[in-house]
Amino acid sequence: MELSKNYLPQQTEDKWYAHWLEQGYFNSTPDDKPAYTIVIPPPNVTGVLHMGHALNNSVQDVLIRYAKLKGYNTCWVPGTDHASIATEAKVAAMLRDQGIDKNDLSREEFLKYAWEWKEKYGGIILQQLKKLGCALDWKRTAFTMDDDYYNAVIDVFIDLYNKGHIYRGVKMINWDPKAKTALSDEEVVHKEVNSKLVYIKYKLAEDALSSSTDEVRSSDSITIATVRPETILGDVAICVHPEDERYQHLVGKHCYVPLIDRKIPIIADDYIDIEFGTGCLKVTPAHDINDYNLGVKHHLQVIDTLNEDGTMSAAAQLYVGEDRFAVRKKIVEDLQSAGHVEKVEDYKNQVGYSERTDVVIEPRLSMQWWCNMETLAKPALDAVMNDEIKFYPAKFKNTYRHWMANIKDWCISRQLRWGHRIPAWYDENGQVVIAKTEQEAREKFSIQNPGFQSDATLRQDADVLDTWFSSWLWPMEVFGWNKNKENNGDLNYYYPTATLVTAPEIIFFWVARMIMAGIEYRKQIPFQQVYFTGIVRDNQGRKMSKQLNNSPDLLQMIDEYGADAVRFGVLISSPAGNDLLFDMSSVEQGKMFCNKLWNALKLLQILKQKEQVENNNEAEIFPSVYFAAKLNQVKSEIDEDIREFKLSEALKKVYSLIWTDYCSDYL
RNA sequence: GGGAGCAUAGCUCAGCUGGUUCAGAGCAUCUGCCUUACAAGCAGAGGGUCCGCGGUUCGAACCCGUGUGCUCCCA
Repeated sequence: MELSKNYLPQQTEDKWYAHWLEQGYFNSTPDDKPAYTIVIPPPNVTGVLHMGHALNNSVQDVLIRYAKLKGYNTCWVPGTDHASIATEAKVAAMLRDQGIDKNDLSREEFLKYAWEWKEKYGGIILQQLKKLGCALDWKRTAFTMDDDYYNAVIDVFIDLYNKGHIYRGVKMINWDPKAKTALSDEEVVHKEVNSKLVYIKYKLAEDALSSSTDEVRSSDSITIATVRPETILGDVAICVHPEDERYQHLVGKHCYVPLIDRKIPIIADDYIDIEFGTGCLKVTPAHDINDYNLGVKHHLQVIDTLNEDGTMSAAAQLYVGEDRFAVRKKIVEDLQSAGHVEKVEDYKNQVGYSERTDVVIEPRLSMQWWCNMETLAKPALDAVMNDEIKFYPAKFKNTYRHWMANIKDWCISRQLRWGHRIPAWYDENGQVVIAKTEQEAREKFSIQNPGFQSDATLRQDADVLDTWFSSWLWPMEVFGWNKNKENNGDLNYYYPTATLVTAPEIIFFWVARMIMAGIEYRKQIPFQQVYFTGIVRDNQGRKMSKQLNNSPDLLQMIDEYGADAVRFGVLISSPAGNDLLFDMSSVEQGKMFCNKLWNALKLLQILKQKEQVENNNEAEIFPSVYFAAKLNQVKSEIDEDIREFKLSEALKKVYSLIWTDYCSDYL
């Protein structure tokens, strides 16, 4: 066959991928060989392929193919995550475009749209992974809301509830006013922003005035500093440090909240930072976690001044129905004209944003479902600290230990519809039972409460579970764990999986929780090693993001340069555990490398056609002997590199072996 | 505020337990070549205060201290 002058990946890659699929090379069934298993970090069903996926999946593909080369029975399981909040937002946006308000739809109607959307657009990313050439066992494609998977999640909820790990309670949570749902601590992203620190004077009450000594009598007010002036409407106390001499005489006395003239006490607590602002803190238990804790300690009332959409509630008395940020401006003006503002300073502070909707999070008191993590965390912490599960790079052990040792209860309920609906049932009195079906719930109610009317109306909890409450089962449930726990051939063979390849950003969201779930439910770790890839940045070191528009179009790049070139480009600049600065010149280099291989093949074909010369004199034999030795040496070096996940090093060695040793010297 | 990490050629990075693979690779740059596999190529060249300062040592890019600059994570 006549070979083209240069390598044309477009003509090659699709052809061979189709061939591999047809031959079923990627499909795995248990056999006598040792297993090497990877479960894909399931991309969101809403996802489209970006650089992070390209890196992550190229790494997994290399590991899988290398293990296969080494004689393992390899299995790489694909799938997608239902990504409740991200998907719900997408579907709601689509409906908005059609002039439909999501809130006008019943739950069933909304879910119908959501499933339609999922069938139509969900999983595009899986097709894109094929373009990348990934050796995934497509027969095993899983989805976190498949029927079996759904059941597994619900069963786990019920089980943890029965074990006493899951409970319902009112606590301070992170509220996303756009998505109108609670978020876990991990879903909040802290950003530094420029704010205004407003110093507000609170008029002292009579009891405080009369206690003032001569030197402080000059002041008839007490000043606090805040970046959230709109929250003063929910103030229930002023707090000072017990050893702060400036305010000793005021402790136990009272003052008035400006504009609304609520009389509130002045209390003392050593939580206060004397150095900050004026040393006086306004206490708003409904809208700040620390204030809430103070409130609990000092038995203060809670005034919730916010509605779920971020507007002021009736309890605020003023500005009712107006947005919190509009009110923040307005209230400062009103305070100013009423003479309550002492000064305003520029101030940089950290503000929490929703990871998904990017709106400012409001701390809010609300009734949610919680999962106590302590007993689950203990063995999961040990497994990593004693290297039963190995982290690469090992520095992430520290991060992991810190989080696991200080773990807080996990808020698992979300005020969304797309997801696994919480199996809690309420009767007309608000009593609750946990049951998989309404039928079971009725039985439980009648056992619990002999007077229970069999025709009583039951209402299922409207909330769904946090997405990660389903993905923590991923390494087990993709092998059908829940349906068949004992004689599950696949599960016994493939689990624990070999390597997890993921981003350090989700070490708590996902990695830690999979370890907990694996140990709790399988009595086994879910994977033997975790390789954390770096973050993909552009050549200026900036994180790739939609906002910056610095993320190249991968599919276009694959079309233009070929998947191998793209993979080369991503892997060559990806040192173990460090961020990678992605630059098109590496893809360019990858393309040339493919071309080099192509031309070496062409040369070989030409040589083959020429007459064979007997390789018997030393001059002929020497190059072969030399190259064979070199080849063996590089092979063992590469073994070592891959064992340590130094993939860019390994690739560099292959590159110079082929280019310099093989093409330039040997051929 | 607490923690982790980084700083080596113009750029991206190797450099393990201090010493003959210690100053390296790729890219970029420069010079000369269309040489029948490849100009997406070939042959060659230049390029470094190993961040600053101090210490340990017979010997430091490497170990210790310190300063500076940068990044990430957590609150």
